Amino acid sequence: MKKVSKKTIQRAFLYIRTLKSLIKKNRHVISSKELAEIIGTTDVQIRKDISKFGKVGKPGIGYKTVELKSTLEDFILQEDVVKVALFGVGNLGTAILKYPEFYKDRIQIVVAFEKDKRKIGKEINEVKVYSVKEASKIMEEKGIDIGIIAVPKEYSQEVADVIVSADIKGIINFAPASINVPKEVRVKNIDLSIEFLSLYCNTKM
Amino acid sequence: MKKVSKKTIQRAFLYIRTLKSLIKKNRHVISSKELAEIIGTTDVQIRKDISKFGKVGKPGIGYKTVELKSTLEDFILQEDVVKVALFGVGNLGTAILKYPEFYKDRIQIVVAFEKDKRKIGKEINEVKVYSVKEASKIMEEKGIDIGIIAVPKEYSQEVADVIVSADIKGIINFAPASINVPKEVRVKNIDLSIEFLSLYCNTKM
DNA sequence: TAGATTGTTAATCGATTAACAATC
DNA sequence: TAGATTGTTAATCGATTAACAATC
Repeated sequence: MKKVSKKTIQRAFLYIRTLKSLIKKNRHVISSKELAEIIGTTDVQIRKDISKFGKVGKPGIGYKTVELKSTLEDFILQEDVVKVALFGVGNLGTAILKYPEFYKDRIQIVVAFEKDKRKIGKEINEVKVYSVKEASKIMEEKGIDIGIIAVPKEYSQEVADVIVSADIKGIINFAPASINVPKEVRVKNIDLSIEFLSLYCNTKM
Repeated sequence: MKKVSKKTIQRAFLYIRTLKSLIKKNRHVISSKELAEIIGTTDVQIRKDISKFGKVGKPGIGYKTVELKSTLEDFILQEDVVKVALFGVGNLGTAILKYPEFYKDRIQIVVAFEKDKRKIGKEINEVKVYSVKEASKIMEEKGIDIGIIAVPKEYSQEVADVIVSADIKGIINFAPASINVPKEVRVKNIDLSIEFLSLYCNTKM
């Protein structure tokens, strides 16, 4: 199997999403050129990316939307479900719990953890909220893959330590602060200030 | 002036954030090596990045934290404030309005827009909520730089069109759907499904 | 067949890493 | 001075783009 770069993988999800919406609109076939226009990239990049997953196109015709979608999905997800634990059930945490696309994409928020006793024991969108004190135990039991940090930044390192101790694969950090974790644990920082400023700077140049 | 790559700019924000926290802890000097360890990168990359902004380090000693921070900030932000308009005041929108770091980072959420009449006219964290019908006019008046889409995905394209019509520099899209905008307008898609899956896939490989 | 479009090889571009002289 | 660390040039690596034969 050819090795597939991180960037190609990221784009593959975008292709899948776009294909889903095309399928909904009853498009059966699409060329790399048209797909590129929709997504805002080039046809060559799309063909190059797709070629990593196999030869699924027909020269002169294009790609069957349904077939291409399953090829990409199969390669990337196989039959796995990504199990997620959420830390912090404030506005942001609640927004994440209600995010509508997870189920379809085989992402499952399995549990949520909170410090605030008034929230513990509740259920939001069918996800139960536990005390953060029970986190290590419950995460291990449920076989969590990824932890999300959606707590105030003062607690982000504390929570990161709990997550790491539970033999997790990755962390998505929404707190506007750097966290320290062993380098085997992959971290994705979604720091809104950084996202805004870098978008802004790029538009200025 | 040497041209500074997008990646360097993104990392510069991380450096700034880390320096801020070092300054708070009364660290006056830091070497590229130690900074690299904290952030999880290499000393060479940090030196290379910093060198784009000027010669601010002392061989054998390192960088003065305060000086380095201002050098980076000055280069990137100058005296500008980034003016933002928020579309959608649900859980996610509210979380964004309450995001604690914006003010410090010279990001200002100037207005919010909503469809739901019960929310229009309210004020959240000192930001006033207007009807989305008034968006074009108000955005132009206030000189908005960036629009944030935090509405359900069914409305994301609609809102994107409104934002584009107001001569904006960039869009940050939280809706789990692709939007179509002219290519002069930069878009940052923060699609949680994609973030999760790509993190997950990367941890598997 | 002629036109369209794929998949791949080669060329280019950009970013990271290695090596090292300069200097505190 | 000796050890540490910067800033830069050269080498490597990886990703994008160009070119084009194969094929529907």
